[in-house]
Amino acid sequence: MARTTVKERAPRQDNRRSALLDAAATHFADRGFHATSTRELAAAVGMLPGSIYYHFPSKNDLLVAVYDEGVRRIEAAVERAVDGVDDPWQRLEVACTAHLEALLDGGAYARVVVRVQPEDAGDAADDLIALRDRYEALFSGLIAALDLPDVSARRALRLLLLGALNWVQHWYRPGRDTPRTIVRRFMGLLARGETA
Amino acid sequence: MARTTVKERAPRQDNRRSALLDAAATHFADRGFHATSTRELAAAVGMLPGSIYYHFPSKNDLLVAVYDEGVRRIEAAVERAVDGVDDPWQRLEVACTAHLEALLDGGAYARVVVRVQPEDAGDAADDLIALRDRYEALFSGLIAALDLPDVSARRALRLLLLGALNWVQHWYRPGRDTPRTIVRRFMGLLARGETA
DNA sequence: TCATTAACCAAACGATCGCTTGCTTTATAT
DNA sequence: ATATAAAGCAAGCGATCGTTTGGTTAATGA
Repeated sequence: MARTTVKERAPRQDNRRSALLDAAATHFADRGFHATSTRELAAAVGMLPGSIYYHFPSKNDLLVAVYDEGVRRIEAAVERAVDGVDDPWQRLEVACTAHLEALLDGGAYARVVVRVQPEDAGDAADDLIALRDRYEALFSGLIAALDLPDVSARRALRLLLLGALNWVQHWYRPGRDTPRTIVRRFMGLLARGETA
Repeated sequence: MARTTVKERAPRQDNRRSALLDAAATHFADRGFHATSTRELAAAVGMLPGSIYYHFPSKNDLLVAVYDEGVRRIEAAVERAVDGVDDPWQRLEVACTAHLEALLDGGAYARVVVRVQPEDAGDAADDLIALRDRYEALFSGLIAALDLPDVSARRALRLLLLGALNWVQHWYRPGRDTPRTIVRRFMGLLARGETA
């Protein structure tokens, strides 16, 4: 029964892994994964290109780390928003607002989740798909609580809403409509279950 | 009054410009603009990389040509679909179906319009934006015919629908729901004007 | 204090990128 | 039949790509 774990020291205070992650998030979100070079990222945090590989084994893995953090933040924002709200339609509306706020006013991490397509990650594409599915399951739960006629209506509502919300970043301009009013307008267009 | 036009010969029959355009459309649609190299395109049509530049001055211009053709095809499909239909909501529904069919079952040209972001084109980004706006204006016209309460409701409906439709390609699987039924389900979720 | 090691730097590797230049083939109009 | 130009080919340009390798520095735990 020999101990296989080696004694490891804690990360240092001047560790710039998180700064690198931030730079990757903003660049991937603003210009796309393939349009961002590792040298740009290194320059953004003031390190040399090769130094990235001390923190991440590849550019793909860096993307996965950013994507993971992005999903985590959206999930957290949505869960925090619905907490304490009872009415199912109200829960859905505040969830949509939180989703949209994370996408628009939130950091770059959330934007990466919507902008970067899983296949861009190459080998790690499945990881991104799994993360995205995990979040959409959270959304499915909120819709399952609604009294909709059948399962296909629930599915359609989920895809309609998520699609419309995720597309907002293509036309959103800060300072005009807020995420809150956008969601109110979208939800106002919906027939809330009283249709056949 | 000298004739400034030079006598030009017609294109040859073995011209492979259209084949090159097709290859660019499928590659840009399936793998993205930056993930596609000019060598891949050349290999797909059986020509050498440098030969591309006989037909197009740059990779960016090639994208603009594909994008332009994509917008043209979607516009044509939508205009053909609404032709002869009178009821405004019916016109909108068949337009959405045509839009979705062009995106999913249609060629790769239409998919490029939704997948590739204008900023990917570099200098020619404004060209792509102008093309996209032109199409959305067509859609705005269809929605203007509806009796919606105000201008913000019209705008919200346009953005909701186009967003949801354009997002479909992220989850669509051929052989399951058809574009027609997807649109019916989406439209079935909407309150058709009778709300405040 | 001092050995350890986290966190880089410095320099380059081969591969691939978009693109250019000069030459060749061949369909076409006359 | 022949001149002309369309539509490439052949070869390589300089730049940039993601990544590796070996050495350096300084924060940290004992």
